[in-house]
Amino acid sequence: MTQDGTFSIPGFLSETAPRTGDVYAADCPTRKLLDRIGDKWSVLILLLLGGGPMRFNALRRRIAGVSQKMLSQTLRSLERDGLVERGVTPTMPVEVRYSITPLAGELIEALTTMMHWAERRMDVVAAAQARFDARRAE
Amino acid sequence: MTQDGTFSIPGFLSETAPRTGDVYAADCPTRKLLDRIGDKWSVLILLLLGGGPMRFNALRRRIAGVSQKMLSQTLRSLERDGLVERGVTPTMPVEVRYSITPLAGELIEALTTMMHWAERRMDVVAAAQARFDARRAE
DNA sequence: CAGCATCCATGACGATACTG
DNA sequence: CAGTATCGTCATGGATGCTG
Repeated sequence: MTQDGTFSIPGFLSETAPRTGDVYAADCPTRKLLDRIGDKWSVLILLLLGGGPMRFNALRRRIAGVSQKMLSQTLRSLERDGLVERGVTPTMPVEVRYSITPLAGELIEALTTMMHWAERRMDVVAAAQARFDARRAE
Repeated sequence: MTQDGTFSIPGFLSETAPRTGDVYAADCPTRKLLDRIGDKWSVLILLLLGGGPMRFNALRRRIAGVSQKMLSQTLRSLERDGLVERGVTPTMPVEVRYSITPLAGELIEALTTMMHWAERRMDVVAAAQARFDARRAE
C-alpha cells in the first residue's frame, strides 16, 4: 500500500506512461485476447480440453448450458486461432477429437491461475456485493 | 505431450472427473468471474488502476474507445464487487479518485500474466488465423 | 469535472429443424 | 455422432443530450 492509502501493482502502466503497443489503444492485439476470453464459452472449453482431448458430444454434455451451435462455433474460432486442434478419425460414423495445442497450454496456465483466484475469493466478492446493495437500499 | 500426440495440463478436470464446485456447472461462482472478465472494459480498467489511482476523466482519456456511459457503469460494478474503491474529495467541483482494493490486487496479478502472454503470442495467433483463412479460401 | 437518462443498432446467443 | 442453416430474441454498449 502506498502512503496515500491506495494500492498499486509495480511494473504496470500508470496514467503518465503511455507507450507503443499500448493495451489501451483500441487496436492493440491484446484487446483481441480479451475479446476471445470475453465470449461465453472459449475459456471453459480451453480449461476442459486442458484436462485432455475430448469428443464433441462429450464437451457438450460436460459444459452445462452450451448450445450445439455455440460449441461448434467456438471450437472453430479456437481452431482458427491455433489454440485447439481438430482430429478426425475416418470411422463410420466419424470420430472427432478436440485437443489443445502447445500454444494454448501456456495460456491455459494463466487462465487456471485466474480460476483458482475465483474459487478462493468469489465469496468475498459476493459479500461485497451484498454490502453494496444493502447500502443502496437504505 | 502424451503418447497419443495430444497435450494435457496436469491437475485439471477431465471428462470423467465431475465434482462439486464444478466450473462447468452453470451456477458456479467462477462463471461470474468470467462474466465480469468478459465485459469489454473491466479488465482494462483494473489493469490501469493497478498502476495507481486515477480520476474519472483520466481513465476516460486513457482507454481508447470507452464511452462515458460504459466507464461509469463498469466502475460501478467493480465497486460493487469490492474490486475498486471510489474516493470523493468534496472540493468544488468534486474530485473523484478510483483505486483498486487489496482483493483486486491478487486478481490483477493473474490478469497481468494473461496480458503478457498476449503480448508475446498474439502474433502467433494472427499467423494461425491467416493460415486457417487461406485454407478455407482455396 | 463527474456523472445520469434515453434511444437505438449491432451482434451474440438460443431454439429449432435438417444432413452425412 | 458431428455437425450446418435459419430465425428470433435480448442484452451490450454506442450516441446524444442534460445536470450539479
